[in-house]
Amino acid sequence: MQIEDAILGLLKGRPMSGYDLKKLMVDSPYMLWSGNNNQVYRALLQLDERGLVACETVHREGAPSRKVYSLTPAGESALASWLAAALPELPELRKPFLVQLAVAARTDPDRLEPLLRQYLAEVEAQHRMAREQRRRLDRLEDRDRRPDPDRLNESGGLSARRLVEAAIYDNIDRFYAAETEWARSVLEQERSRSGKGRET
Amino acid sequence: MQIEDAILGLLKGRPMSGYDLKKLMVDSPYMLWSGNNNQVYRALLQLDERGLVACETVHREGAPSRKVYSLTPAGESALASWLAAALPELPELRKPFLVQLAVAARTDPDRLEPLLRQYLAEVEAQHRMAREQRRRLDRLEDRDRRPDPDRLNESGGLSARRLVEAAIYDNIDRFYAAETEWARSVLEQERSRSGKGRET
DNA sequence: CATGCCATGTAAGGCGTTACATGATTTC
DNA sequence: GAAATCATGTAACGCCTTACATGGCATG
Repeated sequence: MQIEDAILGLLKGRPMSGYDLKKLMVDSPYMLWSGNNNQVYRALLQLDERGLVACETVHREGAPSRKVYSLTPAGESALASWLAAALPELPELRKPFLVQLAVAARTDPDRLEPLLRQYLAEVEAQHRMAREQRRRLDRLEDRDRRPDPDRLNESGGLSARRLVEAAIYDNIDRFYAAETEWARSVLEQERSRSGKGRET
Repeated sequence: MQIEDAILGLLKGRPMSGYDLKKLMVDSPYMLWSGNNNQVYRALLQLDERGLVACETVHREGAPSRKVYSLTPAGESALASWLAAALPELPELRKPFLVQLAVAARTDPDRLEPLLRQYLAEVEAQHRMAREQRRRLDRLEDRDRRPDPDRLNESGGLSARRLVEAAIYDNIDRFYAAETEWARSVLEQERSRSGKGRET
């Protein structure tokens, strides 16, 4: 998956400026891209050159002008064919903390417990932040479209978009929950280990 | 955390060649670095220039020569001070699949179910591979040091290294387990959603 | 006989990051 | 009055990846 594909997907059905795209990328914790200017604006220029997006400059008084990008028909079909061909990509598992733990175990086992406690605290803090952000976004969306035409579809079932939105948040939540439980369990083991070591 | 820190940690107590370090990095799924030649060999040269590692070339007959690197006293103290100062680093959460799901929900909801099924299958396959690799490594280590002087320390408790080693595998295992459960639950929800949609 | 492993490196190119630049408006 | 937000971009630098290069040994 390239950043261009993601941008096409984000643009589907809702034209946006580069600034908006950038914000989306910065705010979502699971994106592959940090969402810095250089990435986003260059990708948009390139998509424009390839004719997959169209750019309309909107001048506003008392506010900077915006370049609003939207999908062209070519962009729509590029998106569709990417989606049809795309295989699901596996998550990237990058956990520097595991390296830190391994090094600490070899060189200074006394640091294990404080390291684990700090890690646990930080993961829990991140978890809380993710939950708060979700609540904030939910409130925002409820304000934007009420009564919500999207929450229930015509047949009375949940819409696909709502389901996937909830699924994404659920995924992140489970990730932090698993990490928290793991850290707790390792901390307990380490406490009983070093405790026993001192007793005997 | 830089690759240099990780190399110092890996070298602690067991001198190795660049090739060995590279293999370790390639094999461990949670490292931040892919472990390609360019990274490892350049980092070793740089550590050598800074005087943190020493290099001894070992010539062997009927096999290529190896450059075995080990920590110098300066390297030992650099490692210790890094470890003392280091704050635990949070895992990176990069899940392109969540983007794919979101795009699919907006453009082609019928693709959700097959995407989810493929993803589930791939995650389960990765999970099995990780478990197998763990079993393989365990067998290797049991062969190398038997009776194991490291599994139990002098006071009869588990050593810190053993504990952390098990903890690392446990972390990876929990990660895949959480991802599997999540995928299963979303797949079920999507099935009942699209099923209901067709019934009514 | 070919493929793969061991073992060391180099070269080229792309991608990503941080920082800089500008300028108006809103908020504390 | 300072700082953050909106909004667009550019420049420099570094890291990371892929590929190339070499060469002997082992395995099928």
